Amino acid sequence: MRMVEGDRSFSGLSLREVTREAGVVPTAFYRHYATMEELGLDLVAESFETLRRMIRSVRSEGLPTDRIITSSVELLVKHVHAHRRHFGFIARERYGGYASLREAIRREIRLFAAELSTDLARFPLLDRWATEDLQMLASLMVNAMVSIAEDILDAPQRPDAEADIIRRAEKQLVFMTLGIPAWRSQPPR
Amino acid sequence: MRMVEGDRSFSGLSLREVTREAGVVPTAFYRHYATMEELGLDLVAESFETLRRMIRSVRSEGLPTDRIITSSVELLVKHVHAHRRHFGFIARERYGGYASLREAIRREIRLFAAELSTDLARFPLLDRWATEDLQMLASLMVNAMVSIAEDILDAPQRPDAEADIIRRAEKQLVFMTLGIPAWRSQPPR
DNA sequence: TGTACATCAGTGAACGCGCGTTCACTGATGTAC
DNA sequence: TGTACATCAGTGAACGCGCGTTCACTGATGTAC
Repeated sequence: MRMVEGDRSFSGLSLREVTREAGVVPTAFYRHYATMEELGLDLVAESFETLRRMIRSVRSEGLPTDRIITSSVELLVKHVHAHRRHFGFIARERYGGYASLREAIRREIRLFAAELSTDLARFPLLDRWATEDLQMLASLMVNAMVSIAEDILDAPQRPDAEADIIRRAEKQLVFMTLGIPAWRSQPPR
Repeated sequence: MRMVEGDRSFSGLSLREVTREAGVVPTAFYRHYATMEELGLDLVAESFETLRRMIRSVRSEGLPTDRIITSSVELLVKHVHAHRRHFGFIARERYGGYASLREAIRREIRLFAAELSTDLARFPLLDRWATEDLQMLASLMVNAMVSIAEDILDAPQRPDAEADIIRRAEKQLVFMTLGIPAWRSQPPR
């Protein structure tokens, strides 16, 4: 008994399946990668590249402050749908499969949190926060976004299930902003 | 090229590896399970059973309110270390491998969130929150706990890396509680 | 414009291996009378 | 206390299959002169 299509993790994928899918003989694989692991690392880079491109465009456009949360969530959901295969791949390999892929993914996610924390530093109230606290908040938000993406991916494709996820996600992000004025951060010295 | 020991996901594990590890002939497997998937579901149940037992004991003891966060995090970390294999298995199968396992894991996690939200309802300030909002908060906290567990699992085994994770986790949970008084929840009708 | 050569993606046969699963079996332990 | 039988975990040989990787190869495209 072997697993069915959508369920497959990358590390359960064989070199021969890849080449078969590509309409090419198995040995042709070696013209491009020495191992499947190399292919995987390439896919990680590619997946995050598209994501990064989206975020960069959002950042340069500049969302209206009062709609930041809803707009961001909406964008993320749209992006997850547009790049289902990439997001699914990332979700599956985040804790499974090859150690090198896991590390690459963690590194990328940490990078997002770092970028977000410099973005956050520009907001009033947050501009006096200690770096460590900004990172804490950023990683909280990134975690929330990651888990939204994963929920969207795994949700049955019915629109109402998805609407629930989105509503909960927005609530969670709004809720987080409420803690901000109450937080006593050590100002940076 | 095949993956090394710790990296293996359950779905990449062969029936023959399992029986070899068990010191038994491959065909003996069928005396216990019809498929590897069945074994996996059994492992999911077993893993959550130990976790549930821990949580139940915490709940009956009753932590001192002012130390709830630090004590809970400490307990979780201790538990993750004590049951590394179980937690690793859960983390890896949460989004990889068999659909049935993923569903079973999601169900268990959702159950935790539901239980937590009834616990939360007993706190002052939260006792007037709408159910949906309690669920929002509970799932935020469960998510945080899940990601702490995953970080601990994946962290290099140096104690200072772990201390960082713990400190960040505690900050995040404290931060969440700060949003509570500011949240305007629809009271249940 | 024509020729010689390098590059490089893809081919196809072959290999040894671990896999899941079948089948008929063994032999220890428990149960009925 | 002894005998007959059922249960059931584990055995061992055998199967056909897909796998990763090797090797020598082909043939199209680009480059130098």
